[in-house]
Amino acid sequence: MRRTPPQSLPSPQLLDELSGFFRLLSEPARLQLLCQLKHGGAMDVSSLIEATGFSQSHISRQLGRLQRAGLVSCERDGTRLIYAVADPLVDDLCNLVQRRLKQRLEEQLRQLQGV
Amino acid sequence: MRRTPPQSLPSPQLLDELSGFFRLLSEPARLQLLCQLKHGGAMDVSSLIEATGFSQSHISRQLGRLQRAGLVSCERDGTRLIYAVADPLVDDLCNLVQRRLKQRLEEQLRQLQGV
DNA sequence: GTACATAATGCGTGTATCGACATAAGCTCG
DNA sequence: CGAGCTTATGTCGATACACGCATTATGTAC
Repeated sequence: MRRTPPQSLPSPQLLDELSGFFRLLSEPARLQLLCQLKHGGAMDVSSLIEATGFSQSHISRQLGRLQRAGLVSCERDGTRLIYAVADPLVDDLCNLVQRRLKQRLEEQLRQLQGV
Repeated sequence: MRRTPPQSLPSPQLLDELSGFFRLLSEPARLQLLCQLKHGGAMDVSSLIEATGFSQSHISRQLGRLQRAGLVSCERDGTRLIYAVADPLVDDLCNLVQRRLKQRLEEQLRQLQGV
């Protein structure tokens, strides 16, 4: 029963792809957009502008990156574009990390309180 | 059976913490260090220098960040410090993302081949 | 204590990217 | 087709950070 089974090292390309994906989530603005979309189900850009306070150009660029990565999708409704979360993976990742952050804080709290 | 259950929006602080965590993984160098440590079990800094080709100062700084985040731990062996992965979460996250990357590529391949 | 090894930090340069403003491009509907 | 809306893109200043070199700090062993 080994804790770290033998594993080949990832290639530079894979490292780049993995880190590139994580980089998408490394920006509060993008994460906020994703959370807004998850919360609102599907929203048009003007709603996202209002909800986040960012400029239209900024939101458009970030949505473009998220869309190229397949994390959001959009469809047209008359004159506006409606964006929506296209992959549940982001939510899963955030939940995992959030749980870990919580555990860490609880542990620190326990240390401060002494047992 | 709702696909997106109602969920309150994360606070700015939580967004910062989440994105900060993902930012740790958004750099190929740090990801490479983590993979090396997972692969080698526990390594001292000079081994990491040799394995990655990065400068000592760079590796030291990145290990410091990873350690502050609790992702690696180190213990002293005589005159050198031995670092090791301290949290399996990174591996889980990478596996999830990697599987998704693979699925996406397979899908693109299917599109190109028609059916 | 001192010499020596190793790790951490100060500093500089280069690059990426955030975020806004202004402008162009694309769509829709009369 | 053209007016008018919405979205995408060119550009720019500001900021963050990667990465290396040189130096300092820290711990070990004699």
